[in-house]
Amino acid sequence: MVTKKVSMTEVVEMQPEPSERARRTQAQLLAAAQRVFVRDGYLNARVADIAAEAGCSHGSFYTYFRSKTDVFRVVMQNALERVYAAGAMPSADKSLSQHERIDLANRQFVNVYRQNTAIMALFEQVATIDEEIRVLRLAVRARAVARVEKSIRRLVREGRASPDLADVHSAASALVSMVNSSVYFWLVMGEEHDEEVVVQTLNQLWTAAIGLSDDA
Amino acid sequence: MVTKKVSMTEVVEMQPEPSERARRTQAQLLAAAQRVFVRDGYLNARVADIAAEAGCSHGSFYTYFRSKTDVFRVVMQNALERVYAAGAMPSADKSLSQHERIDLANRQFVNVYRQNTAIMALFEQVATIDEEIRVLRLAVRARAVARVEKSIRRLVREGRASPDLADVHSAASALVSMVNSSVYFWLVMGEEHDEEVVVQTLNQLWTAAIGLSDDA
Amino acid sequence: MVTKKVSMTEVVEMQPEPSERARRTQAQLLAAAQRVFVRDGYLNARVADIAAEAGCSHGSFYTYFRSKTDVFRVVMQNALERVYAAGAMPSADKSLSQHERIDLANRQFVNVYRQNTAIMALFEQVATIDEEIRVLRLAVRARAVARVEKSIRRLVREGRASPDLADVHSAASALVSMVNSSVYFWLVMGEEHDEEVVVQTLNQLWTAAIGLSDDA
Amino acid sequence: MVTKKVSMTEVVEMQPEPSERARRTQAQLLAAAQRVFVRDGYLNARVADIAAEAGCSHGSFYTYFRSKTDVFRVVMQNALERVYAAGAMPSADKSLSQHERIDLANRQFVNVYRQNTAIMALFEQVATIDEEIRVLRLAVRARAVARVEKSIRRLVREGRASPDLADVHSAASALVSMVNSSVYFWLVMGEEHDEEVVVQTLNQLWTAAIGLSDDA
DNA sequence: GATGAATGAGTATTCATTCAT
DNA sequence: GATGAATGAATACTCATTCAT
Repeated sequence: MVTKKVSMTEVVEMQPEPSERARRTQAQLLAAAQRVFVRDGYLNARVADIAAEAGCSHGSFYTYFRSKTDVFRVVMQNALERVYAAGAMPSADKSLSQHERIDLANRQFVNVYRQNTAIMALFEQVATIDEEIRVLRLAVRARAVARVEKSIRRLVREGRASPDLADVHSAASALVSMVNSSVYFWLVMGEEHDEEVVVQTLNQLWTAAIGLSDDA
Repeated sequence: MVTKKVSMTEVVEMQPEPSERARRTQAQLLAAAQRVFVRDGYLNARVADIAAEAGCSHGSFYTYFRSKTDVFRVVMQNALERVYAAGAMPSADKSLSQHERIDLANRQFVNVYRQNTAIMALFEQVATIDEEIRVLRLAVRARAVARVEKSIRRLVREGRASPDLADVHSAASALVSMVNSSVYFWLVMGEEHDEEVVVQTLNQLWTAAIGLSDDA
Repeated sequence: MVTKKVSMTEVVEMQPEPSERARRTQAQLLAAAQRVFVRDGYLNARVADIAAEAGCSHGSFYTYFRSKTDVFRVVMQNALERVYAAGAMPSADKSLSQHERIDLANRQFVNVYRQNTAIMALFEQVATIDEEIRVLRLAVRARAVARVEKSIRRLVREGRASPDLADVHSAASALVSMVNSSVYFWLVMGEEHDEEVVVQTLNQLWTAAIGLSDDA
Repeated sequence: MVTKKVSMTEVVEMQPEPSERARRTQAQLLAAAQRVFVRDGYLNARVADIAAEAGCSHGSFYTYFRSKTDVFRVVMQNALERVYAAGAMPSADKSLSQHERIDLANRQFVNVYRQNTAIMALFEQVATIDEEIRVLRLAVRARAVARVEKSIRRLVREGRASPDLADVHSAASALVSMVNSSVYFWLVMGEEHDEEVVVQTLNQLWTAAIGLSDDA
């Protein structure tokens, strides 16, 4: 019987620690799921294919995941974590000018997006289909907007960005839309663009839009 | 595929009735399809429901449309035409300043989008699913970008916008992304925003981004 | 579109009259279902088998029935109607004595039951499994009890049955239980009995139980 | 199959622990099975649930039982033994009249049935599904019939019951059907009845049916 | 043209049972 | 003995599309 008492050592027992073998199977399933989703798209992916790709039985899938939708969410969350870990703080380098920071941020975003284009395509697609992923999509975006908003507020405070911005939150939201959607149409939807031009355009519009002073 | 061209002579022929009847059935089917797509979404919409909604037999559907995807394309094209007719040239009024024109354009875009939110949601969703709709999506976007690009070039030529814009096409593309994606996240994805704030923010960022001179 | 107006001629249009072909297919499906249920039992019967037995496609089944449970209910109701039509009023013949009537009723019940043993077995089985069939089972029983109750009351009124019966309804209920259950254990459960002995025992116990006077 | 016999020597052996532990596990499994069967019904009960309820691993179940059907049989036999132990001989009291004995027997049957309604419902249900349980059902019934038959024969011999009963075995069978089925429809199938009325009706019909003399 | 009946491919999910550790 | 991971058979149901009247 599952121990209900919770002590420091027993907390983990609520879900008895998965065996090594279990961990491996689940990992294989997860990796397989990502491959199949990327390969076939969310709608065409079949649970049977995922199991086959993972080299385990059809039934084993359900030992670890409730449904196709369920794995997708896990795959997506894992992927987003990787993307976010990769796209971590560029501003760490104190020697950079604000222009350089914006440039770096945009370049990194483009890089990470390109390395995860298939996943991001999936993300945008399923956000239009699955309620839970829609919520996740909004949360991811909200995080980005908050970061940008904070950054703009700091610049305004320091007198390096336009004090006329009527609504900083809204502005941050629009700028995030601009960057994200531009890259989406380019990498996912297949609009033709040159990477360098895209980055520099985004840099320039962003900078001008918030009225960033030149000497920063 | 639906025959679009109806020759003058056919109309005048001795048996115009079947043609008339056919036209009506097709129109009913089309209207029904739009309602069903809006109501149930693209994936959940069933051909049987469309036929039922149109008040005709299940089989008749295939007299006029090759497939579910096929009707969707026609529905979408019709809808986009209506949207574009509604969002037609705001710049006709010569008395408006450029700032006013941008404001008007943004307001009209928001209005039209809001009146057609369900359709636009469908459009964005299916563009991630169906190849042909993806192409249509890109074409619609290209038209908008071209219009904006032309407008910016004119302003630059007239010395009223920043001559430093490195790549006007790319800038136009990014600005269209900004406006479209902002409204999408607000109206379709359900992000909370105030309409007036959205419009004014878009106005402000757009204006600043292209360096529009104040005295316009 | 289905005409909503209800006139004498149109009443039937609410569910547009099934075509001859449809009627035939449905009848085949129904007959096939009964055969499969009888052959394989309720739990083992598969929709695929029913369709195959009916000589139509798997999908056609669902044109006419919502589910396996659904057909079962229709099969059962049809069967019960046949059983009840067969077991119709024995008392029509005025020349019979009450003892003869009871004997006739029991003989007819046994006959009908034997001719429909498989169906009755199904009925009792599924009544323990499916809520709706349980309700049907109770309704069928209630009808029988009511008939018996009425008969006993008449006999009591006529002074030909014991006036001491404390609760006629309850007595009728118990007698119906006795007859039904006896035949069930014999024909369905496979208890060994001789038909003539069964009938005469039931006659005798029934008669004695209600204190039916001899000279009737 | 479960080993029922445990030799004395095994108990005294040097390793009595595993045997003790095994006994406990099996007992837990058995108790758990009964709870799960009662809670979920035979068809919905899952081996996994039984193991979980018993607080042991899914696999351990198969150390003690061959299959789900197998546990059910053991559970059922245990339950019936308890029911029969509870419903043991009422006639022990020599001071009771025969009418009182019948009344007592019926009351006790009703009491035991009510205290084990869920089990009895299961018994009747599975007797229609599982061959072995059907045989057990018939055996249980045969025992009851034999007891009644013996009792009636004694009464007839003593001149206290009708000597006209054509076939005492058959009569006993029908009376057992009456009592059992009446209580089944009341307690299991949910037919509305008052307990006192049920018992008295059964008493009265039973007594009258066998022509039990009043002065007994 | 209209009808609507027939078709059948396509797939997620459950759960009893086995078996390696 | 105990564990719990792996297995895979088994099956209902949907719906786009076709086609005989």
